Amino acid sequence: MSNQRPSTIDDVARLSGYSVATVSRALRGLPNVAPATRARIEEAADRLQYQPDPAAIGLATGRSRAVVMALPNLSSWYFGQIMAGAEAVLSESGHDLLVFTLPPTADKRLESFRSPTVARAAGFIMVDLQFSSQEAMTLQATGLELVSIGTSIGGFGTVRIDDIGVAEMAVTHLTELGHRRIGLLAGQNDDPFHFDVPRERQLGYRSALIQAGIPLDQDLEQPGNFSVQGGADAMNTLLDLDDPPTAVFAMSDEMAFGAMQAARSRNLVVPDDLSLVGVDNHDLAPVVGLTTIDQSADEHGVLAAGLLIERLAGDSPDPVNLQAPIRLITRQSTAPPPS
Amino acid sequence: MSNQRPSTIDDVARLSGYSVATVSRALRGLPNVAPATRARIEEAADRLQYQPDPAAIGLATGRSRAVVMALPNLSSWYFGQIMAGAEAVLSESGHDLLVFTLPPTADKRLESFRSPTVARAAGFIMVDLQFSSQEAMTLQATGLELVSIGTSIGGFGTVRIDDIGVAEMAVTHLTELGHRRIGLLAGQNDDPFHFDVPRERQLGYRSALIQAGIPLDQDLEQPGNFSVQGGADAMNTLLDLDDPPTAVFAMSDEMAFGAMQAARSRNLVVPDDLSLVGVDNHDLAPVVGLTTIDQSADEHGVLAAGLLIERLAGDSPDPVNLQAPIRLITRQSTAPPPS
DNA sequence: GGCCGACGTGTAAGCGTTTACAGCGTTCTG
DNA sequence: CAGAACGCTGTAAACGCTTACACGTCGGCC
Repeated sequence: MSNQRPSTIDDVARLSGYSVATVSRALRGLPNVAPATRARIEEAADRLQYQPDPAAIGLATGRSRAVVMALPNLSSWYFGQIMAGAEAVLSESGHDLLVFTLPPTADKRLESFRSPTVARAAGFIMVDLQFSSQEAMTLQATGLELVSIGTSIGGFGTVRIDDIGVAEMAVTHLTELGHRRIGLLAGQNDDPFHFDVPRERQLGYRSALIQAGIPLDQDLEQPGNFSVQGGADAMNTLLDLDDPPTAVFAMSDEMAFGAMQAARSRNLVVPDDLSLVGVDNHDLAPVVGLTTIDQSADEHGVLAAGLLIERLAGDSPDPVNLQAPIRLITRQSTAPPPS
Repeated sequence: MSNQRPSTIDDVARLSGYSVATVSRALRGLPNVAPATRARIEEAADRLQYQPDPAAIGLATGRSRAVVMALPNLSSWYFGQIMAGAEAVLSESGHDLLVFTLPPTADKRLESFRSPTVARAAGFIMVDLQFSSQEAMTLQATGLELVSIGTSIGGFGTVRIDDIGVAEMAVTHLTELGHRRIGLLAGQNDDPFHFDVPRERQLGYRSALIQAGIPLDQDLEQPGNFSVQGGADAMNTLLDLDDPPTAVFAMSDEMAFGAMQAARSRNLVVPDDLSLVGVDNHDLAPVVGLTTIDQSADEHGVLAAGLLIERLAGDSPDPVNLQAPIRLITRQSTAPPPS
């Protein structure tokens, strides 16, 4: 019951009768260690419950075992799913998950990229973020293993979905139901991150309309900022139109929820008066009966973390681009337009 | 444009003309450094853009600058709010936020507490978790600064709400509306974490009923596991009763959402046929018009992180217990019982 | 005027790893 | 059979900080 000083590599060396160098090599699975030696050392190590000190390793190698995850925020549903997925994989392989929200201004971002904690981490996962080439260069210069979720960046491993396809799938679902006047709840107009997901979904929305022979209308595209409140506001703008839409595609479920609220406050019934499609398959989508495109968000985290670990292990040479699956889930929020 | 080796304390010492010891003292704001000296050193430091290496500090001091946050999961709304609040405060003071989900079995938990990353962190915030005294001792032995959110543990700083009061407030709201048959959506029956929040809310629920002169009924208390699905299941059980409740208090908004869904699937109208109160003031509570008790979750994270930082700075001697405010927000999900 | 304490500073020994290099038997090779 | 090559192991120098200790220098005090 003594105050157990944690044992060091020296203790293991002493107990096993080898030098610290050999112990280090043996325990890390490096070649050029006699099998018998390795066995004896391993036995000594776990007899002493030896656990290498991350700080010491960090000092000696210049890299920590932490994986840094940069997100726009920590509180939205989608990001929670991603963190959860990534954490599960990373903890499995003995990595720590360091989360932080990215400052909105470019110089503050650069500053944080240069901070030793980030620069000397093992890997870096960024979510739904995009930035100047200078920022990308800074990050590359750190020698970090880089993975991006939701958006493609040169030199990064990438996990994303077919964002154009998502929008097409959603809007086509609406046109097939007979809708001809279809609104769009989009991102923000002045996005500091130059996030390209909204752009691509907008593209998909337009392309689906064109394919259905429906004319575009600028007024039908409203920024909703990917938030509940933003969705409600945008929906209200749409409903105030002279010729309001009979259906709306929201780029995220949270915006769709806001839209639902806006519709209800005007005594409109979903889907009788208004059809609604979102994206995400949020936990609460089934609760309110929202038709949506599932993109299994937690899987994004799992894939990104897996990619990172593979590359850290030295497998998979070049940056890989993974595309996660999507699928339409129809619920009660979509129906043919009112006649 | 050279490959900038990051500058070390040695560089600063050389440029300023002092020894590394003095530089170290000056930069950390320790006493016994002449003001002029400090100024010169600081100038040299930021001319070189010096940033101390966390690994080296960790090795030398035996403590990292990371704050570890242990949560039951990363994906539920409440935990997202807490992380967000804590991260904002911690990043401000230069601490890293390391998140991980706690393994459900006691020995795995003990193991992770002993891991050097945790044991040598600066602080530890645990959320909605509770455990054996052995686990608590292990944690104390690490010398970490400890803060618990949502539940009280000896030796920990604590941030929580009056959980009994929350339930009383909610249930009293219902009794005042005239309800006499009030159900409870509770936690799980076999909770591996021995979480005491559900116990206290149960206490408050019962006490409010007793105060209103309403007899208790075991059948009206159903476990809902704090999840949407669990809430739906529990609600269905309640509705299958011979004498179903006219109102339900859910210990979390997410369970209340599930209950709403269950009610709707039976063509019951909220609040005409059934009143519902939750806890959290979830982002989507306004969307579905849920009456709830706001506990400003993100504030919990802010307070906990603040507490931790204060104690790390050496202020506030003893473990502090903070109580966050709560308030009833009435929306459209509550009304007098059907006549 | 000598002594003491406070103040400012430097020297050097850790902290616990990794890794370049060297050394030593064995086994190949020609 | 000499010498090269290889396999295994050890020595010791980093890595970039903190901190105990020692060493002036100065002012104040009796």
